[in-house]
Order: sequence, then structure tokens, then C-alpha cells
Amino acid sequence: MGNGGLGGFFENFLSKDTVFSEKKALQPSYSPEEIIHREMEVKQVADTLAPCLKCEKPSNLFIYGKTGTGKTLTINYVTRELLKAAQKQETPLKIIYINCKLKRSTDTEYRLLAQLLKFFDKEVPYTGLPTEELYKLFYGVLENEKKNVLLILDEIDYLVNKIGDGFLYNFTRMNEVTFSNLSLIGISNDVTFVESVDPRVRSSLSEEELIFPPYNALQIQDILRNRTKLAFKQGVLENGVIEKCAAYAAREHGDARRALELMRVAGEIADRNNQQKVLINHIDEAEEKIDRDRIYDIVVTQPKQYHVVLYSILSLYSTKKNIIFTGDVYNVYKDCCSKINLRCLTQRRVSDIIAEFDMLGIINATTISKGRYGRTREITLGMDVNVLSRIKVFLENEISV
DNA sequence: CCTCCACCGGAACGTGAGGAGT
DNA sequence: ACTCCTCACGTTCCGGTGGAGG
Repeated sequence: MGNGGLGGFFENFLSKDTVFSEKKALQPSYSPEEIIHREMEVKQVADTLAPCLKCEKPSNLFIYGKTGTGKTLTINYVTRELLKAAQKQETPLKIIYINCKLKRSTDTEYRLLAQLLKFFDKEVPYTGLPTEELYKLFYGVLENEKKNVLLILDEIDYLVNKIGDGFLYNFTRMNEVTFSNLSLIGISNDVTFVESVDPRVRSSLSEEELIFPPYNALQIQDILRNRTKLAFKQGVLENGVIEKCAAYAAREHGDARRALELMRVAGEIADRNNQQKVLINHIDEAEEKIDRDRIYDIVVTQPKQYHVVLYSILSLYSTKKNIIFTGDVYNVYKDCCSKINLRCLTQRRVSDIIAEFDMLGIINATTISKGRYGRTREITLGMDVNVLSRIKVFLENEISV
């Protein structure tokens, strides 16, 4: 690129060599026609849902499995086929898929219902109505519809954590209250999730259960081979790349999604370096890059108060040892606030913020006891040095100290 | 064995911004 | 204009607690 101008950057971009032929085959949203190593699960889901076709209500279904074990893929595949079959024989059927973790759309009971009503072309205001009112609306809609309705709640554990399990009770009882056939399909990453749910709800929610085991390294290799055949040009993968990638992903817990992401990023790195092949060490680079970007993105999108708290932690980290306590953080934070004229939060709140950072994986905070000297959180940073300095620069800028 | 520190973490409540209905 | 919703983000209050030191 020349001075100021893009100097044909886009032309270059378009004509530039790339190792990809169809990159979207590596995207998480990509839905292949063929699902490998999940034949059993596909069949079981299909068995459970099949009564739809005879206008009978299928059992509620509960699916567990860690991330990247093909849960969403399987359910989407089966419901797609189911819908085709239903349309062919003109059986009324409505399938609603909601991913509860997708930003904001469903993190309260109200919003969940609003979202659902939207699927039935009922618009409701973002806020304002009593939640009870939305339930009534929803009941009404269900009765009108006179269809089998499959409600798929992906990442349902996340939702229940946020808003409690009360809504599940209402949903599982809906068929008693209305003349409708609503079946719930819950998908959860957290295997211990059901234990935390109210027993009354539990039994009806998991009339059928299905556990998706992690893929092993060999299975991930198969999956990668399948997808890379589409995604990459022929012969651009160095020998051993797939094996390495699979090994990395299997090391965690057989997360196929991560494996695909690694592949994609490795390819992008190869492109950027103008290399015609994806090499084994690109996988290593990709892994680092994914981690770095994730953390940086999370930090950047936090609100100001969070930035100041994190800034306090980081500046303590560079002046002191690697172990920091809540009290220290709060003191530095207070100083910082008065310097930059920011409303100072209570320690209680800051404590929560620190806990949130821990949950986000930005810092490690464990509560420990120092005996005579009280109980507190012990904060350490497990961050890569590169990310750390990048974040620091960002925060210093943002806070402008 | 008991005490007591320096916080943790639950719960209730307050505020102010969104909006509906009347 | 007024009352009623919900929700995000905080505050206030307070009981709870692991373990070093007496």
C-alpha cells in the first residue's frame, strides 16, 4: 500500500492466492449434508421426534454434551429432515430454534417470550408489559396455531443460570393449560445441569435423554478430512496438519468446533504470509492467535468501570509480585477513580467485578484464607505476555492516565 | 481449641431508563 | 399526565468462614 492510498489493495486482495476454495465449510454455522460419527445420535433424535409426523406430541428431549460434540449440528439436521417430511405429507409442524447464548436476545424470561412470539409474527415491545401478559399471549398463539410445536432451546443451561428454572415449569405445563402440542428440546453443555433443576420440572423435561460423548482424535480427523476437502484447495495441506489439529482439539475434550476453527485460522495465517501451503506450525500459531484475540475482544467490550478495575489489577501486577488480593485492588481502584474523576463503586461491587473477570477467564481469582489475616481472593494472571501488553496499552489509552 | 481478620457472597432494596395503557 | 410494568446496575446490610496465631 502506498502513501495514503489503497493502491490497488482490493484488486490484489481478489487476485491474491489463497489456500481456501470454500472457506465457509469451516464455519461453525456450516451444516454439512452428511454427519459422521453421530449416526446413533441422529437415529435416536429422529426416533424421539418422529411422532410429530402422526400429529402426536413427541416426548420432551434433553441433550447434553460438551461444546463441539455435534449437538446443534445433529438437532438441526434432524429437524430439517423432519420438516421436509412433514411438508411432503402436509402435516402441520412448527420448529423453533433459539440459541440462548446469542447476545441479549434471550437473557430474561420476558425477552425469551418476546422472541418466541416473534416466531408467530406477534411483535411485542421490548419492555413494558407484565411477563404474565406475554404468557397469556403465548398461550393464545399456541391454541390458534393448532400445530405441533418443537421448541429447541440451545445452551439452555446458560438461560437457566441467568433467569432461574421457573420458566421451565411454565413451559412443561403448557400442554395442560392449553390445547396445544408443545415439545421442549433442551440442549446443554453442562452435564450436571439437570441436577440443579427443580425436581418437578426435571422429570418432565427429560422424558428422553441423550448424551453426546466427545469425539476422539481419530473421529476428529475424519471430520476435518471431510470438511477440509471442501474448504481448501487440493493439496494445500501439509502432511500431518490434520493429525496435529485433531490432536490439539482432542487434548481439550474432543471439541470439533475448535478443531475447525484452528484449521480456518491456520489457513488464514498461511494466506497472510503468502504461503501456498498450510504448514504444521501454522496450527500452533493459530492456537495462540485464537486465545489472544478472544481475551482481547472480551476486555475491550467491557464497560468503563470494569476497565478501571482491570487496570488496577494490571498496575499492581507490574509493581508487585504475582499474587494480588482484593483489598489491594480496591485501594488502587479508589485512587484511580479520584484521579480520573469517576464515580467510585463499593468494594462489594468491585468484588463482583473481579469474580466476573475470573469467570471470563481473563484473570484467575480463587478465594483463599490467610488465617489471622482474613479471607480474600487471590488474583493471578495467567495471560500470555503479548496479550497482556496489548491490553495494557488499550487500558492506558482508555483511562488516559 | 478458640479467636478473629478481611474479606466473601446472599438478599433486599433503590434508581433511572425503557415502555404500555388509560 | 399518571400509574404500572421490566431490567440493568448498584448499594446497604449482614451472616458466614478457613486457618494462622495466640
